Amino acid sequence: MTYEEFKQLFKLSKENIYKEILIDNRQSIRIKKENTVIKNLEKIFEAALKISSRKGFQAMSMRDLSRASGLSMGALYSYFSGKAAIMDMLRHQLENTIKRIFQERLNPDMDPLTKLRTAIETHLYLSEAMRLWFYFSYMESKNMNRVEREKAMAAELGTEKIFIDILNEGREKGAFRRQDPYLTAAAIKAVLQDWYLKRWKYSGRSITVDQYATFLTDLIETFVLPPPLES
Amino acid sequence: MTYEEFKQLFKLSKENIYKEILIDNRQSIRIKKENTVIKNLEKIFEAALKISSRKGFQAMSMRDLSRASGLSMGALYSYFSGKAAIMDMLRHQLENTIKRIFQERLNPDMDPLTKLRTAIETHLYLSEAMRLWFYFSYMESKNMNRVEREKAMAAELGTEKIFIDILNEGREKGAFRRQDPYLTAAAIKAVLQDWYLKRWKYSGRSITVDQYATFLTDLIETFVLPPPLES
DNA sequence: GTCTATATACGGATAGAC
DNA sequence: GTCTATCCGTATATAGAC
Repeated sequence: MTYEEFKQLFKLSKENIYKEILIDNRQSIRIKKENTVIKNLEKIFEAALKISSRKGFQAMSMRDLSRASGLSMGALYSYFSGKAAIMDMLRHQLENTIKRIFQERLNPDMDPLTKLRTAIETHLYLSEAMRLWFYFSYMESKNMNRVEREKAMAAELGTEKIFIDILNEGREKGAFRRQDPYLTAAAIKAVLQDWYLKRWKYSGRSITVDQYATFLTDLIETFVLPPPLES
Repeated sequence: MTYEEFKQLFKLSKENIYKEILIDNRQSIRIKKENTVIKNLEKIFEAALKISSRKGFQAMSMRDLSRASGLSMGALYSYFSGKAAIMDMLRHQLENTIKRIFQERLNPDMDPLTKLRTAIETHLYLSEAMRLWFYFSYMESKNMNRVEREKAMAAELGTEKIFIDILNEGREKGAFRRQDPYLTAAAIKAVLQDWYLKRWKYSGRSITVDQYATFLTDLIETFVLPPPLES
């Protein structure tokens, strides 16, 4: 599957994303009309992600956000209880989306190699489609409060576990050779994350997400597949 | 070489590091007595790194730093021109140390495989010895001013180029198989960085830096060495 | 060389008009 | 629903005593 096909298949439409945020936060949002909320949530979060990616969430003032989103200070505070809540909503929404997409894409009946390839592709393509969300969650997780920070670490371990399980299954079924599944999974995650963390580097070299997917799949398969038999 | 041997060999003594910082910033430090400066620079930077690693540099107030370093607000400002200067000094000092250590450790006459192993080891062990410096430079580089941010990106490309050159040399000499040296080098860097970025994860699993070095070397060698001949 | 006290600006958040 | 005006705490930075 290519990135274009992925985008077609999982229309991660802004409409859907912000509708989910509204549902999850109905009680703290003081505005009644659904259409208004969704339109403004989009403005607010797009602006917050853009500013945060440039100078960090802490350095973004509510006045910055007001200017960039086009809403006044007063209006902003009708949509969340405070600055910290924006961070929580971003992290939470991304986590839900990741869970949903992996469940839709990963079929337990796949053979281990297919499963491994699909998991790598899915993570990479999703992080491409929601790049600033991933970047934000990674860079800001250390600045979250205790509860949110622990959720962020749990999410990191959660997606890593997907890879650990696949690697273990592959070894049990004799499809993969012996290797440390924890370290291998950690390495897969590290390289997956590099794609959205150092976008400037890959853009500068005109590497496409499909090329990156092919490379990473190659790297990992060379490592986990049994060496060619010497006959 | 193990990490213990590395530490013995390159005594990255605090004394030396802060002496270098003093030399590089003689004009902006208003205190005359060298011993006083070195003692206090150590207090200041250790505290700044610790606080920043917990809640980020932006969120660290000068009052936080004053309390943690044991110096008053007034005294602090005798050692640098402003908060931003602390960031610049940290980034700059790390960059100099990296350059120096790589020059000492990498010998142009080594064969490509030895060179590759040595470069991986050197980067990993140095980042272990100066973990908070690496973590700081990585996480805060996006919040630097334009000039400093560009220096940070140049440094990233600089150490990556070490790996690209080794991979190219290995291919020219027939020691390595065909692969994209840019992507391979980027992957090496990503996994190297994961070690100091996600220390909580590796500590939780009791992985030592030597185990990590062995794993990464294995992963990359399996990928770049020619496959065993089918005879 | 180090301290306390303070100047000044900017931050998040809210009240109340429209 | 959205805006403007403002409260009030805390930020960086410095002046000047010791």
